[in-house]
Amino acid sequence: MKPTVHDIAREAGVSLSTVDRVLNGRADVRPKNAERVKDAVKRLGYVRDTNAANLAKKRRYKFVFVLPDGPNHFVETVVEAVREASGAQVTDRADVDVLFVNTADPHAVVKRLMSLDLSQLDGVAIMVPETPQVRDAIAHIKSAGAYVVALVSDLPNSRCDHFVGIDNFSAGQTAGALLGRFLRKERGSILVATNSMVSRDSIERRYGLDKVLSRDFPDLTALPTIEFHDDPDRIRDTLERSVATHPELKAVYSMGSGNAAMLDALRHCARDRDLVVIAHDLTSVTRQALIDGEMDAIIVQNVGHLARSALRVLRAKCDAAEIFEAQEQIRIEIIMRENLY
Amino acid sequence: MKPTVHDIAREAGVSLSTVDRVLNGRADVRPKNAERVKDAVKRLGYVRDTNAANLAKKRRYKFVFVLPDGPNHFVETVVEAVREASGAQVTDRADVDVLFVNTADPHAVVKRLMSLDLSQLDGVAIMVPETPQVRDAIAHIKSAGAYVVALVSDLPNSRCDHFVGIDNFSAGQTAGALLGRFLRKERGSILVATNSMVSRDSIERRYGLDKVLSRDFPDLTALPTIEFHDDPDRIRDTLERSVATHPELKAVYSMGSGNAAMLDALRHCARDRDLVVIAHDLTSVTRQALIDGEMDAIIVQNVGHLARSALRVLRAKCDAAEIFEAQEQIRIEIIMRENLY
DNA sequence: GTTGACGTGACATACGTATGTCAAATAAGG
DNA sequence: CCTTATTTGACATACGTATGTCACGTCAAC
Repeated sequence: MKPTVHDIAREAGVSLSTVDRVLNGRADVRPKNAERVKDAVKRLGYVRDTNAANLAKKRRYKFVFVLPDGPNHFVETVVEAVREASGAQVTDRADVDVLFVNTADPHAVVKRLMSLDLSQLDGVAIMVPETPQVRDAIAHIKSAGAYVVALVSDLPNSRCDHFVGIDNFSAGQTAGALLGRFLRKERGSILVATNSMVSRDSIERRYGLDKVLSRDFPDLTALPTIEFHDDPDRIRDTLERSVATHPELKAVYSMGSGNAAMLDALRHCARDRDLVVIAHDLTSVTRQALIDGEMDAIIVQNVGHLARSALRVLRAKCDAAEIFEAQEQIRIEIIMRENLY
Repeated sequence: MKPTVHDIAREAGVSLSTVDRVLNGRADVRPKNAERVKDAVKRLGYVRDTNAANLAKKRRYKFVFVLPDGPNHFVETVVEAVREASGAQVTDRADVDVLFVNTADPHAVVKRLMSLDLSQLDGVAIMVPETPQVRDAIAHIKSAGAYVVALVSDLPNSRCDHFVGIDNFSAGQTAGALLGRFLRKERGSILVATNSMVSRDSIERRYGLDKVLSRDFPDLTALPTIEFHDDPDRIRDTLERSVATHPELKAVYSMGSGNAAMLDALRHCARDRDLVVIAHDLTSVTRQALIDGEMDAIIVQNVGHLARSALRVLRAKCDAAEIFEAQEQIRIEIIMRENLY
């Protein structure tokens, strides 16, 4: 039988009320009695039954996800995963809202964050680029007692309670290792593309890539990063030029979004080149590209895991419970056609 | 506010007792009233608060894991994962035991299974090869009302409630695809090894391998499977002979356990051959081999996920709750040195 | 009209925890 | 030692559900 507060009271020789005062950090307890209670807790190995406590408190958790708006396949999969996780028993007693912000406009992001009703908010999962204003807004949210986790992109200067996502430096290294092994014994160059190198994710991935290539695969050269800036024409033009001017091109590594347009461009200008293509994130586009053999591998952070992990972490924080690190570790997955899910 | 049984009673115009009788499938309810209650449940969207119910019932779950004994690095990681998951909040209100059986002795396995105290057992996770006797033992356990999940190896003829593990055919395909891509444009053969082809896992993996190689990589030939049977000398001898007689050998694919001895053998007889080496399962041995560059990639089913999933599924079964499929899907992961965790 | 059997409702108690009220015990200050 | 402030304990109620008891209907069969 697991010990209850009653057992603690008996063991410590105090009343239930006192035990409650100690356990919930209320005032008016003599140090000596507090010690006795804490001792009893340790001796009996008492752990609070969170479910019973929540029942008594009529506790409900209010969580908000703040995600980028605009057309982005990856974000769409995240949204879907959040919705799915919110519906499942993962979120017993939790209400989950999803808000969208225009991440290109830091002012709008902050406005959104500052407009949250802090009086009944328990936690926020944020997926936006870090700016000084965002950092301040997070401090504001935290000062109101809500917990904040960074989602997908870390916010290292914002004193978040947790980061839910992958290490993008390792992800870049993984991409490099895959490219190196797929191009075993070959010599040539790799086209590296992303939407924008402003995002820290792309920067970190690029670092990882370069590190692995220079250390383990000196015969492969990564070309300077091409930035698309969400412009299909630009994608097409740049890609075409690169392919034409680099006859030694052996592979393409797409570090960010814009895969649909990039694949489209590749179909036009590199049909006959037998390039190895590696990208990030499992979306309808990349999934189809894998199936069709237009991509060789993609590097994935499981969005279902992301969503569930963010919710679990927020709950654990609210309950002042331990985080089960092994479960919350988001893994860098490598997906090919054969292990597609 | 979420509706409670009280709301249902009011809405249906019956008493609490009647609602309880309907909800818990007890007798003595007129069909008309039962209908009214069910209608009310639907109209108000009532869902039972499992936590409150468990509290009232003083419900505790008793689960048992039945795992292979003997020295096996992979099983050791599974055991550790089960222990870790049992300690964490994953298993609120659950007692988890781990039993070991000698899987080589079907009789002993069955004896173990039949000796379980069925009167207070809610579920079993089983990782043993399927035999007719095992099938009968499982039927016996199920007839006592406990739930059974197959772990790692499916038991397709045993009418288990769930299978927690990867599709080994796809895993074999994944191995094939990796080998094919790592040996792009090369021609040669692949040494395939396992401890024993008796286990269905190895058979399925081999099928998957062959399928992918013949379809996508016709320049690569997989040699007949070598079986080690836990004999280090045999490993060394067989491997040495194969390496010597196959100058065109380009890769080694280890489908099962025995990686330590195999690596040892490779170190002696294939130091200079620059072979691509792929194996299964993340253990201390394969981890170190990745780090040292002795293996190129390993195919992994995350054991933490396995353990937690088995426990969640068993609980869901006990509570007659829905299983959140997306969460319980064990993924085939590809791990290289760069995305090692 | 009586006897059952069956269906039903009112009520009570319990699970482990939280929280409130209020009187009593204790300690500190003079 | 008395007064006052602080600390404590006894008790009650609640959360949503499960489960038990018991009496009151209703209806059919005798």
